Amino acid sequence: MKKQHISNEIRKLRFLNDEMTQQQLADEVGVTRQTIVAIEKGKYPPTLEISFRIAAVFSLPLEEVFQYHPENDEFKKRKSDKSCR
Amino acid sequence: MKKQHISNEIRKLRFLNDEMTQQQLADEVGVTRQTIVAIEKGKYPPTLEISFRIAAVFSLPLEEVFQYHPENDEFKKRKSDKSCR
DNA sequence: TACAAATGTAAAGTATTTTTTACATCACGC
DNA sequence: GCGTGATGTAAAAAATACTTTACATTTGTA
Repeated sequence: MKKQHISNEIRKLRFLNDEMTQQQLADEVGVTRQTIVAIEKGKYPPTLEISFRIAAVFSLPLEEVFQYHPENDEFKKRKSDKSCR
Repeated sequence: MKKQHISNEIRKLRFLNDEMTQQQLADEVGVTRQTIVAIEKGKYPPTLEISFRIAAVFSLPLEEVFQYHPENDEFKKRKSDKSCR
């Protein structure tokens, strides 16, 4: 029932960033290592708050850490495509 | 115990976007109106997945819909400021 | 006035995220 | 070989996001 609509670069970024360990990242973000493991492996989508914190640790915009793939999302195709501004 | 680290432009965007109602947005996002109300008022931070869906409805990048304010976050000041690339 | 549509609030229940605890494996250096 | 640090996995408990239901308020309009 759950495809993967959100991918992330966390593991890659950890290594680019001084070989940071899961535990270090967890500490910086303020969560447990388990949470990092689960998010890193895409076990479940994190809270927006934690997502922002992770991106902040890497000094990157959120969307360079997490990517949304609407094509895998059951709520993909909007009938009306009104965009804003 | 909970400051507001994340603000959003949802209400503003609803009106800019064809005067979309909470219910309409909820339907497009695939959640209930209650969820939209709660997120709109910042009652709790949404899941990253729902955040991405909301941004998709407005055809905007996530960070133009949700803004992170680390200065209000207890996990604000990183001691080491290693940035990535 | 009366009715309908949009919004605000609240409370109880369900689902999901996060923590806590625990153990197993692998690689490294001593 | 032994110990230590990093990672993988798992399962139950705690916390929190989300739903469902319900009702009150406001605004517009017939």
